[in-house]
Amino acid sequence: MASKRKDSNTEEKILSAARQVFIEKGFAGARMQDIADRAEINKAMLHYYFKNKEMLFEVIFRETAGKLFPHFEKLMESDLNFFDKIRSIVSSYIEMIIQNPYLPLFVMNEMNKNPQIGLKNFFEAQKPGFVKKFRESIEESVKNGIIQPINPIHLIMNIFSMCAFPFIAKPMISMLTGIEDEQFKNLMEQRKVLVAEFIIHSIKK
Amino acid sequence: MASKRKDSNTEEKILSAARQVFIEKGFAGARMQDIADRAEINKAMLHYYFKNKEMLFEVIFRETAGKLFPHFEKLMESDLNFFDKIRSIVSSYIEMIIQNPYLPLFVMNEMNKNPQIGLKNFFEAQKPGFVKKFRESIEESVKNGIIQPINPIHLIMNIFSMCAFPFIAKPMISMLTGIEDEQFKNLMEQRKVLVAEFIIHSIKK
DNA sequence: AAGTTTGTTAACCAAATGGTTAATTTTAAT
DNA sequence: ATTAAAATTAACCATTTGGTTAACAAACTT
Repeated sequence: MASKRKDSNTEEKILSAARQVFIEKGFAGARMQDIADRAEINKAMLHYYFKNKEMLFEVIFRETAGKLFPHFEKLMESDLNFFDKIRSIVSSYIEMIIQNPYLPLFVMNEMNKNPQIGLKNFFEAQKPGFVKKFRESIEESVKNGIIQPINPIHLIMNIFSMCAFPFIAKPMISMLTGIEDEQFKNLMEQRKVLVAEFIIHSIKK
Repeated sequence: MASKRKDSNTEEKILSAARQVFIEKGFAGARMQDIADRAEINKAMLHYYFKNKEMLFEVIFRETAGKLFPHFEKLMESDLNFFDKIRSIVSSYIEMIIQNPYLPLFVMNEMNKNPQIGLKNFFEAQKPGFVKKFRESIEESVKNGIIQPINPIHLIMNIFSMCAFPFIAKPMISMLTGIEDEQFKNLMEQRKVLVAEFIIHSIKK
């Protein structure tokens, strides 16, 4: 019989429960008792493993925000042509959000409510250099005459907007169009190629 | 000297304070005492004018969500050509969000946390018919060979994504690029025409 | 002017909430 | 087997929070 410690693995259970509750309710709406209940442990254990609500939240936020820009830096450095880079980014980014549908809203919302959390838990640790690389790649493609002149910031905004926003707006979309979960997932699956081609068609010379 | 009642206009002060607090903190993070303090009135007055936190919130939510799709229905019925309709929608929509930068995140977030609030306070009252009109207009333009074939839902998603998402992601953008308030506002001003042309260029035959 | 309604306040209340304590059990070390 | 360290629990605590009450003040009605 496995030891109680390793068997129960309390810390994992807490993190799993905290992930659920924080992402579902947000920091302000999350209740420590709720987390304890879902982890099936005593509330005091939360404070035993993590000092307080803030600390527990920061672990979850950091882990979640860390998924936000996965391997883009490497991808931008790859020898794919510019259009294939866009195809690859769009497709993998939408797939990532399909796997974590609440991620964009959670991160954006908490960063708006408390911008410090971003600086503390995101900037220092894995300050993503992909924006610079992305920028350079766009500027180069403009110079080489592959794409129309465009401010890289706007192009980057456009790409991530079309990938992430539909997930943030899902309840609104569902309300306005009657689209339900299954159909929504199909649409998002379509967007993996659709958005990329939409962008490429718009900037191609 | 004006009467105390009309002079003080407590209800307006409450609504103004509630607007601030709810939009800043969200429903879960908002505190009734905070609203009372900002309105410079006794907390009991909140319950005198509005039954409870939920009721007060619903007034604010309804009023806020009401700004979300302003005059699009009329605009879609106008005799502008399809491309000018898109230019007009994008421009006026971004301008609306510049005037109410927290509106998209507030509405989307609260609808995610509690989808019922949308049905109760949005759907019934001003169920926007503009989606249907928009759809028809797109389908017509496709048939007339003005634009490339495209699923209207995706095009609508693309348009609103590029308009609204940058405001939702502002803290993230600011963190990744160092862009501050003034420069951000300039970028959004540019997007009024930029996004429209980006879309048109992408769907034009 | 008297009485009724409306508006406002201070004090209060019960429940919820984040957090702590002290005792107990389990596990690991000797 | 003994002991020290780590994990867990029940009970408790102080503060916050949404909400109420009862008394009072101002404003209309007649």
